[in-house]
Amino acid sequence: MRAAVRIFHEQGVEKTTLGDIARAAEVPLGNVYYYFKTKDQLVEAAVAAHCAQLDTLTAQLDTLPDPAERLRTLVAGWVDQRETAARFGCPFGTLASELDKRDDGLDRAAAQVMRALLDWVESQFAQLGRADAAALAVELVAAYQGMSVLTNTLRDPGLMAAQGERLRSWIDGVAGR
Amino acid sequence: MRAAVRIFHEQGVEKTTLGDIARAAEVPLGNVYYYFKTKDQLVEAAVAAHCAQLDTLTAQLDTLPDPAERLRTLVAGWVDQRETAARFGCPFGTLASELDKRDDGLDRAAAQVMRALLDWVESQFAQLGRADAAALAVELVAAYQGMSVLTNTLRDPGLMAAQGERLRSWIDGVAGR
DNA sequence: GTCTATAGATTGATAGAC
DNA sequence: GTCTATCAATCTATAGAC
Repeated sequence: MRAAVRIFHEQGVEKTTLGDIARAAEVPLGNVYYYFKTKDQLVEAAVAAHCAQLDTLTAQLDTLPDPAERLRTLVAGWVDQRETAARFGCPFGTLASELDKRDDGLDRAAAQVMRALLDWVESQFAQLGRADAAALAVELVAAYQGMSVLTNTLRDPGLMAAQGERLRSWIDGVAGR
Repeated sequence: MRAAVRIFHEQGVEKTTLGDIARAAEVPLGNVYYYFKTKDQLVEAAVAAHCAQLDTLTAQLDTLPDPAERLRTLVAGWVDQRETAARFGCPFGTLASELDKRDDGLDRAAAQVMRALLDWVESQFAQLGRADAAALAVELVAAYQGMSVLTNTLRDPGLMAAQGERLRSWIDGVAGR
C-alpha cells in the first residue's frame, strides 16, 4: 500500500503498472492480486490512504490553540514538502487531477478528500470570525494547488518557498493583526 | 492534430490510445503514423499547439491599451472556459502535470510554455510600475491553476466564476486604483 | 499466504495493397 | 497519401504449485 501511494505519485496512476508496484514493495506480482483484486481497488485504497493522512494531519493541527497558527503550520508543512512537489507535484492534487480524466467513480472519492480539506480550512477562518470563511478557504487551498503546479512544471522549489511566505503574511492579515 | 489536443485534454495523454485519436479525427489508424512517427511526437505537437495558442492570445491582448485591462481580459477568458475546466481541468495545466510524471524531455517543453505565460503576465505588472512584477505573475497564474484544480475536482464551475471576480478586484488593487 | 507461469486483451508501431 | 491487416510488446488478471 505504501509503495503504491508513492509510485502512483511519482509516475502517475496510468503510467504505473502493477509490476512497478510489486517491485517497489519487493513482493511478487501475484501477491498484489491476493490483497487487491483489481488495479482500481489499489487506486481506491490510495485515495483512502490520502484521506487518512489528512485526518491525522488536521487532528495534529487541532491541538494548536490558535486557528491562525494552525493555518500557518499547515502552510509550513506544504513548504517543507517543496522538493517533492518540484519533482512530482502535490501528492494529492496530481492524483485528483488524474482521476478526473476517468469515467469511473474514483474521482468522486478524491473530491470528498479535497472537500474535507476545504471544510477544515474554512472552519479555521470561521473561528477567526470571518464571514467569508468559505471563499477564503478556496483561496488558500487553490493557492497551494496552483503553486504546486508551477513549482512542479518549472522544477523550482523556491517558488513554493516564496509563495509560502506570502501566504503566511496573508493569513496574518486575514486574521486581523 | 486538433483531435489529438482535444482528446489528450479530455482523457489525459496516458489513457489516450492512438486509436482514440484516429477515431476522433475520423481517419484510419495507419494515417496517424504517416504524419506522426510515434505517440511522443503527437504529444510534442500538442504542446506546440498550446504554445501557438498562447502566442495568439497574448498578441490579441497586446492590442488593448491598458496592461490592467489586458490582465482582466485574460482572467475573463479563463472564467469563460469554466465549464470545460470543471469537466477536464485547465487544458494546459493538466497536460503539463501529466508530462512531469514522465522521464522524457517533453516536460521541459511544457515548462517553456508556462514560462512564456508567466513572462507575459510579469511584463504587464512591470508596465503598471510594480517592482514585484515577477512575484505577482506567479501569484496570478498559480491562482488560476489552483482554481482550475479545485473547479475540476469538485466539478463546480461556480468556483472559478467566484475566484475570477476576486482576481479582477485584486488586479484593480495591484494596478493602484 | 507466497510465488511462478501464463492466459487474454490492449496497444504502439509497421508492412504492404491500393 | 490512404487504408487494412497484423506483428510484437506490454499489461491486467488468473491458475495452480508450494
